[in-house]
Amino acid sequence: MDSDTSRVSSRPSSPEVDDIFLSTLKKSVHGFSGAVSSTQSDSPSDLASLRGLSAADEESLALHLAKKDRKLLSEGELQTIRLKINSRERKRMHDLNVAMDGLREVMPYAHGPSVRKLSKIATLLLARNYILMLSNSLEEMKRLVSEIYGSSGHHGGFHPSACGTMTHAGPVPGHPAASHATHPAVHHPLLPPVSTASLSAPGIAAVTSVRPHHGLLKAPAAGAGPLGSSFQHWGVGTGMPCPCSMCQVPPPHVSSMSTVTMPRLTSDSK
DNA sequence: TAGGCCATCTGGTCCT
DNA sequence: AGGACCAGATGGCCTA
Repeated sequence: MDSDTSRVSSRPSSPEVDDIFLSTLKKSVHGFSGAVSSTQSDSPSDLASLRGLSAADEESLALHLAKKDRKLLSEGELQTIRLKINSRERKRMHDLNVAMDGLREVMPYAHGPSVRKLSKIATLLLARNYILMLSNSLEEMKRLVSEIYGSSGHHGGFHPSACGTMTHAGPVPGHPAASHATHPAVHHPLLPPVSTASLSAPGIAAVTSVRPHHGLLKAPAAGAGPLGSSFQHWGVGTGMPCPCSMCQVPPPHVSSMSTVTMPRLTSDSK
């Protein structure tokens, strides 16, 4: 939310339902004749009948009408049902946007009023890369810890359950944060290849004020390299990670996950 | 001014 | 049956 820019504030992602309803009324009452969708017709006569209904009337009407009977309804009644459905859809999209904002907030990406909000597609792609990066970092950490303590008497192996989440005093010599330089294969997908500076560094905020765009968001992923290379390219002059599809290389174990967590997608033959 | 992004409407389909 | 989900269409806003 706080990452919203003036653009966002000037056009709220989810205006109040009442506002939408009123704007719809205004459009119709004032003879709005824009080339709206073919079925989007709010004629004044419809609205006249619509305004005669209370909210409770509308609700009960919509709830008690079967789809098959709708062809028998008057224009006003159909309009009422349509408004109810539209309202639900707006709410659904609003909830989706709220979730999207929540995702943006936890992304290692500069937030603030002066930073343009990530687009939806960029948010999703960046989130995906972030998850992949975290997974790789975790695996690398496990491997390094095993290497370090594997031959020692105290730590026969990696057992985070016993030691907590890496709370040993002092830096672990082989900590991934320090090992990236010697392990380019796990370099941070969200950081510029030449720098491991924190994403919260002042420079990032300035960088993210420029929307990362290069027309590759819709490019095919054919030319994507190995995961180790992560982002193939970065925002021109921005140093920002590229969220484009070319930079997306799903590891096998991640790809298979989608079929498990999204049964609707797999079963959907549309 | 073109293109990107977005909100909204709408009808169809699937799920509970 | 009703709601959720989805995708296409449309128009508005913003930026390069």
